[in-house]
Amino acid sequence: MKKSSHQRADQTRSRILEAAIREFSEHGLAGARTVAIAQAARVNKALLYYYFRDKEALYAAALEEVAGKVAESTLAVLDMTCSPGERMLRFALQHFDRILAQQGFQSLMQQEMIRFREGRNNALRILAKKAFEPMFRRAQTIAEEGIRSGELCDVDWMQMIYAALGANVFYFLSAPMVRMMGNGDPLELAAVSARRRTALEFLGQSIFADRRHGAVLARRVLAAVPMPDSLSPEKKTA
Amino acid sequence: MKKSSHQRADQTRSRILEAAIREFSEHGLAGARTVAIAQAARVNKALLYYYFRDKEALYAAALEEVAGKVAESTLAVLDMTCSPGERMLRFALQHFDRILAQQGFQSLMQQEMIRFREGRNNALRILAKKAFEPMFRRAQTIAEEGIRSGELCDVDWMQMIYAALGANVFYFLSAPMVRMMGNGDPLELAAVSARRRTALEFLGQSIFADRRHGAVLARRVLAAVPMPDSLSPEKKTA
DNA sequence: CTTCATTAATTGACCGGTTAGTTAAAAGTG
DNA sequence: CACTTTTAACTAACCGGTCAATTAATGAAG
Repeated sequence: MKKSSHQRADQTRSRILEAAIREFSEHGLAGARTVAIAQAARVNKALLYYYFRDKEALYAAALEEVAGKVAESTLAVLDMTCSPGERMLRFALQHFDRILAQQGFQSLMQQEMIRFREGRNNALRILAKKAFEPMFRRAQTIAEEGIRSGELCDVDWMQMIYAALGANVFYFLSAPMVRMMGNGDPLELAAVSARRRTALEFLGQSIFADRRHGAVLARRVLAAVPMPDSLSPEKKTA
Repeated sequence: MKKSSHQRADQTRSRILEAAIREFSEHGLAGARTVAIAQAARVNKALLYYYFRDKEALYAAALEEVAGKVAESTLAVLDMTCSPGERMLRFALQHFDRILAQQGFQSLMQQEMIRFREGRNNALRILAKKAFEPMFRRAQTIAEEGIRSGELCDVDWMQMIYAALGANVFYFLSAPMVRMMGNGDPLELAAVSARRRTALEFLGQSIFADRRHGAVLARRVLAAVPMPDSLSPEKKTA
């Protein structure tokens, strides 16, 4: 903690965290096996308990790690210097790309949201404070700003966010189902790329007061932000 | 099976199934406890294994039960006799209402979609064949019909579905998070009612070629379909 | 209508395997 | 020395699943 001398420690710690994120995101809190995490981190099981109190603390730490990364990259986009409408589009696109690149993160968050219904005192609070609250607050002001300036449609700002992010979440959430229906694999590079474009163009059509302006902006943003090439970035170690 | 004599048996069976849906939807397959299911069904644990081979079979049966109900009610809406655009709006609205009324079902499905990433041979196939495939196929023809007739925007039909359903899913998925952020409870009657209206009006604005027409239609559908009064229908037995 | 055997539904007690978490000692490392 | 990591055994609890025994319904015979 104090000295930066023993970097080896921090390194293993983050290796454990990384493995934990993977394991938890694939199997859930209950389904995850501590031995599996230890093995994946190439570490003895006992070492998990050297760095973390128990399984749940490790889970919380994993969530916090995730939340931090998400908040950081998202806020960077939301604070860009361009019109509110364009920032909204970039926000949606970055959201899409993040889910694509880090499906484990997404899975973790969704599971935690579902888990919340249990009423348990859980780690959702961390995510809320550290990632979602500042993100939502910032997005709200942007949307309101855009509406006031007449660039965006005059609808509830929250609805814009739901529209922008909901389609993304739903696309990846339903992907396994859609694939099983035989209409091709929605996670294939070509399909993802097409969906990415379509989703953004649709958003341009739907949240802007002037549809033509929205379309132009969407095309510009798409040209400016290339899709992350790392498809299926979570290594398959099966 | 043959005779309708032993109704008591079927009754307990469905009581078990009901309890299983609840338990699985709240805790996932791994997190669910068979004793908890038995207790909730007011039944001895061994009886679960009298009716179902094992935990996983019970899980599959629960999924199938859910899938059946969903498919039935959804297809009824999709086969109504009105314009494609109106059917699309009614489809989205019914989707919203279903999630609202049966959040356990929704939770179960989402978990199963997440679980699918594990690669396990799981029960998602049941959901795909029994509920989603006919639903999507029907929705596709409706969307394409609407586009051809010029009533709907000329965008990818899949995108319309993502837009229509994604916002709903995301709203309820993010509800615990939003509540935690202190901006009021999104699951409160007033908030849900407002969201329901806003979401449908937004859809009217975004998927119709003529926004005015979409707005009129959305208002008409909203007036025709009252919100189910049963808010928080899953009893709290804590 | 009773009797009684047969079958279905239900139970309480129990078993064996799994898993989170512990311990203590030793060895590696800066 | 102080910190990190391994090893390997150990426990205590938990949990899915089984089984023999019990109770409730059914139906046929007297």
